Amino acid sequence: MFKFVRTSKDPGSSARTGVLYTDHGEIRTPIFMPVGTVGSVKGVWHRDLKEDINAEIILGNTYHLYLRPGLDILRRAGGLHRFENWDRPILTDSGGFQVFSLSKIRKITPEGCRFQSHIDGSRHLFTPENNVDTQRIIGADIMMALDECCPGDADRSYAAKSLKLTQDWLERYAAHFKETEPLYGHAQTFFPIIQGCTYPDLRVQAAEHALQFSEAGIAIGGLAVGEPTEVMYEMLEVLDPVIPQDRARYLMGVGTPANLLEGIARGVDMFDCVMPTRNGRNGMLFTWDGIMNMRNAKWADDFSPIDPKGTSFADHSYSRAYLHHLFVAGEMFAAMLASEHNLAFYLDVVRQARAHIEAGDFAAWKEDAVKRVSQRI
RNA sequence: GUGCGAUUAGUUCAGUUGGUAGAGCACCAGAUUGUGGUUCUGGGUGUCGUGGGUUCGAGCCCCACAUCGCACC
Repeated sequence: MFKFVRTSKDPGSSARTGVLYTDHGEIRTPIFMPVGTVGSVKGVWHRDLKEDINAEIILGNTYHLYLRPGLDILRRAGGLHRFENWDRPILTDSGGFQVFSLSKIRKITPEGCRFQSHIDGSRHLFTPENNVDTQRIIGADIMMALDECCPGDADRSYAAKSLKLTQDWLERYAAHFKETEPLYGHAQTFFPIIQGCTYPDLRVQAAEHALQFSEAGIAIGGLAVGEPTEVMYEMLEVLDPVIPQDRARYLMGVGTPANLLEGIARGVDMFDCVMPTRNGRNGMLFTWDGIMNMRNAKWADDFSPIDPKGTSFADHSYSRAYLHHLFVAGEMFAAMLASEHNLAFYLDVVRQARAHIEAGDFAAWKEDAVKRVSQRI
């Protein structure tokens, strides 16, 4: 069963709370979804994702999982949930973005996208139809439509042409979704993706088209891909009144803690981003007091806790000096601690946002929170 | 003891016919938005072993010394 219910709304902004129901449990929105591309949130135990970080849903990636371990293994494993031993919801990206960002050699045609594996150079074809089949085999609760991610600086003619392709693919994707069944006993839904680059009229047209295929949720793609942040916010403002209140809105691939708060203020319910984990692995920590680069020499003798305001085990168990040392020494434990902290912080951000929306003072709280989380310390 | 070679950035080294020095790594910063455990950008941090000499000018040529390495007595 799939359903999104809005449960409260902030009087001073478009922010709202809600619940997305899935066969693997409820997801309270706004939510941040940790990215687990190849069937693992890099460096983080599933136990910690649940008990320490409080992740309610994680991602997987169709492009990566299709290439490795491959569909045969995933099917024989009984789907991704059983394979990686995660019994909460999973969302899989279609791989359209990876074809755009990873594959040097690719060709996009009306049929689908041909690309060469970044692993071994082998040639593959993703079509809307086989992309549905692949995500059925992976078994994600929420599947993402196959789209073409348009660069942020694309001209209007390219953006319109690209959008048309995405829309054709969406229609084929939806048709094949209808013709196929889940393989593992739990329901699956899919989110269509709104493209249209930075052109408001294209975005609105894209939304109206995509909404025809939306069951419980809809995604906003093609943002945070090179355009100025303010333009991204403008696009969200354009889409907010177009999307009905009973659809979960997923802003793909975003972003910084400030991006989350500004997105929530503009009616976004779901986010995912590699930033807390990728940047965490490279020493960047996000906190309520601002952003820290743990590689900086100034932390070498700071023996205070990693984050006194943090909610994770790592925050209170180890010092900044120790974490700095681990980063300088290239220890993988550094990446583990930073990932745990950052994910717990991102989940704390959306949790506190939910509380302030329910309390009705989100808009005012957000202004201050954005300033705090954006500064560098 | 003798001969030969070496000595330049934190480190390993490059340095043209003599014109006050560069690279990799390390280090110090910055970037990173639907993840290739990355990648990219910027920064040179120096008594050229020491002391003399030649020269308008020496990392480079000459002398002495020091230290290290190799070979031979």
